[in-house]
Amino acid sequence: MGLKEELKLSKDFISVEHEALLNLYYTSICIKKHAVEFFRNYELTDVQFNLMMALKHHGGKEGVSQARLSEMMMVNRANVTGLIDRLEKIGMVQRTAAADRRYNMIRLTTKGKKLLEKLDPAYGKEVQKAMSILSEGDMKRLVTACEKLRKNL
Amino acid sequence: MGLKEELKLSKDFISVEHEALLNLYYTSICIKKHAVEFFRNYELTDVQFNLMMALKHHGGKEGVSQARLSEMMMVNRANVTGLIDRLEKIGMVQRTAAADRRYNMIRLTTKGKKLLEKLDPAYGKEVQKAMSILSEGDMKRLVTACEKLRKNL
DNA sequence: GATGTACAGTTTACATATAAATCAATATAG
DNA sequence: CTATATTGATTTATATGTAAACTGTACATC
Repeated sequence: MGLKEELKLSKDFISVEHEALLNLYYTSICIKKHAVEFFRNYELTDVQFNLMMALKHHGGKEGVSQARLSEMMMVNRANVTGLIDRLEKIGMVQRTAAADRRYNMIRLTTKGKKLLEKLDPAYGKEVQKAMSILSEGDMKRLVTACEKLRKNL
Repeated sequence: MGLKEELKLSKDFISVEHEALLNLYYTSICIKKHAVEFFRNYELTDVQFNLMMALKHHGGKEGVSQARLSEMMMVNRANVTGLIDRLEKIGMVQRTAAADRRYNMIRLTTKGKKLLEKLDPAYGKEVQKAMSILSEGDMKRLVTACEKLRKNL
């Protein structure tokens, strides 16, 4: 079903450009909703999971500073504070003071690592399920188009 | 630049599927940021503009109910309340009681219509500028891919 | 005509996003 | 070495998103 019907739009799109833009935008909203739903089963939000994954793939022993996390996740610095607060409260991550005392180094706790271990396979399977409707060529063209767009903004 | 570098990811993506998914997701974040920036010049948010556009293309004389607006914009009913509150406060839309008094009919004010008149050409041009990096074929394939994905979720 | 059900909208509580102001620690210029 | 600038983190104010509970209205059915 085209976006026009889904959004109950009565007028035609202004242009192919506009149609493509809105499709991209609303598709990512759908994906986000789906992700929120998926992670609810594990009592996490999608954003919290993303942050934990960033820690897993980056953290090493020392952890990652909040500023770097905010870069990695395209999230505002101010927002990382609250995000870490909530994750700390449920015992998934911990703050540690660094040598430079301006920094907080953030690390996964054992509990956080265990949850990721459990989540990883299910997450991978869910991504496969969602995307498998596209051929490998489709996906590669999609990636290329997205990269072009980001460069152009 | 690939997403891997942009997000400073040290590990490879798990799969093409995952790479495509993340590209879609982060590209839409970039687009949203760009839109927020664009509309700031007119002292509107992107969401407020979307709502006003929905009214323009749908409103007619009677206006549109909040429930229908929430469908059109893929926004929660609860959220439309505050959105309309803020737009009403700055004089862009007005609430009118409908025959069925459960409904609020929402309409653009003259001020709102005038702003849209002014905004429309600039908006169209901005969309062109953002998307013109893609060929028409690229865009059509992008739309098809997005439609497939939404159907599959 | 009374009553139960459905529906529109609001309110509340919370998570996430922004910008801007502030604080504390470090780096650098003079 | 001190004054200033920069940087990481937090706080505050505001906008947007969710779910869930609640209010009020309309309608269907008995």
